[in-house]
Order: sequence, then structure tokens, then C-alpha cells
Amino acid sequence: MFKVKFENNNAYISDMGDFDLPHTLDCGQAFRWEETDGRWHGAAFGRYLELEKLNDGTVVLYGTDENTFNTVWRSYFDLDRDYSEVIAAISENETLKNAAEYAHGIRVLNQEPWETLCSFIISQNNNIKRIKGIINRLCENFGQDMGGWYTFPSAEKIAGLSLDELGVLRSGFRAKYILDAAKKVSGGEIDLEKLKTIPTDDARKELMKITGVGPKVADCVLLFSLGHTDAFPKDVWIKRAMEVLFGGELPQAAVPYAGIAQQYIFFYARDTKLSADQ
DNA sequence: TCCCAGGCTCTCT
DNA sequence: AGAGAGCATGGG
Repeated sequence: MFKVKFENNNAYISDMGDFDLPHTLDCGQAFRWEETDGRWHGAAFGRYLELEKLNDGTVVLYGTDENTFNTVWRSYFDLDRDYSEVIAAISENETLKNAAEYAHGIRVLNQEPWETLCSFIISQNNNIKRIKGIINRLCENFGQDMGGWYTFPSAEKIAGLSLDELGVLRSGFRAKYILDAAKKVSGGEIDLEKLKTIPTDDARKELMKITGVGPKVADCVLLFSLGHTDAFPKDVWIKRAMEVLFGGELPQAAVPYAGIAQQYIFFYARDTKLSADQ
């Protein structure tokens, strides 16, 4: 269990085990975090945050009081999960053990459902650099100007736009998918909050009612924002890694923690440019 | 220039 | 149900 103290309007978190900021914030699960001189800055749940890891391992959340910590960032950074237990369990498999060491300190974020849905619709058949660019334009054009940063625009806001207006995003064929998602979410046809409380398979079916949401995008939303850690997004990297490393099947040891293991495998595969002919 | 990117839809079989 | 083309745009 982590410890936290509040001083000078900052939150100081310690004893949370291995928490690696670049691995967690730049591993492709979230797209709005940037690093400047060792300090990360970004926004989530309508709040701006700067954070940094000190030499003694303490993670500082700047400008964070106790209430904000407990209602926003504690859950966002998944601080109540004991990752050492997960790693101990999956390390039964030698390859998974190596992947978890290589990708050490990744925590699976609990992000805002609408932002996550919209972001991973944009991610399809796309590269991370351009995904970030499109999301930046989405926030700058349609989010709320908070003075130096922008909120992620609501589904209601996007639903009120035309395809033509979404052209500024330069998101290509994905624009019509974003619009369909915004309409179904803002209109109540899909209740994202409710999807947290129903079985993973049922929630996946609901998400796939949106045009442009298939199994992979749905599983990213389930894993990164709806608390379904058994979801296992299969993108090109994972498919490649599964063949090369495991002969196509996820090892039994990882099944109960599939989503978390997926993050380790994804990081390892992408960072080592794992290819099918290795 | 060409290939590819945290895929999905549509069509054809 | 399974295979394959097409999709917008830009990075490497």
C-alpha cells in the first residue's frame, strides 16, 4: 500500500512499488502526456497536472490537494493495485517475466471513458505521433480553453459538429467514426459508465455498436477506462509478439491479468521492434 | 518513392 | 465464417 503526504499544495507519493513515469505515460495507453526536463505534464478529468519522480523514488503531483488526489489521481494512476502480486503471478512464465522486467513500472491507467473511446477510434491504422497530433487539434479546436491548456471536448460538443467542421482534425476516414461515437454516447444509446458494471463480453458488444469500433478498439476502452483488466487488445504488435514469443496462445499464468500482461508484452515488442522473422 | 501505422467496413465467396 | 481490397493522412 502506498503512502501519501500533502505539503505546499503538492502530493508526495511513496512506497507504491515500481512506478515508472515514462513507461506509464508514454507507452501508448494515453496520448496527452509530455515530458519537459524530467517533469511530465498533461490533463485528465478536466484537470491539468505536472508530476515528477524524485531521486528517492517519491512521485510528486504538483498542485494537488488531498481531495483531488483521492477523487481523481488515486484511481487514474491505479494506485490501489499491488503490481508486485501481478508480476509474481505472471513470472511463472519466463518470457512474461522478462517482458515485465523490460517494461518495469508500467501502471494501467484508469482514464475517462469518452476520451479513451475517442482516442482509440483515432488510433486505428495510425501511428502514435499522428494520433497525438489529431488529439491535440481535437482539444485545441473543440475543448475548453483553460489558459495554457485545453480540456478534452465532451461527446455532446462533438455530436453537435458536422463532418465538415471535423475536417480541421485531418483525421481522415476516422472523422465519421468519431461523430457516430459522439452521437451514440451523448444521446444515451451507449451508457459508458454502466459498462463498468456489466461483464466484459457484454460491454464489448455494446461498444462495437459504434461504427468504427471493432474488437481491438473496444478492448482498449474496456482496459484503459472501464476497469475490465481481463480485456486483451490485439493490435499488430501483440499479434506479432504472440506468434513469436508464445506460439499464438497467451500463457495460462497471464490469463487472470491479461490486460496488464498485454501492456508489458506490447511495450517489449514495440520497443525492441520485434518482428515476425526473429 | 514506397511501406506502414495500437483496424474497421464492406464485399465477395 | 473467412479472405481481401480500400480507406485518409503523414512518419520513417
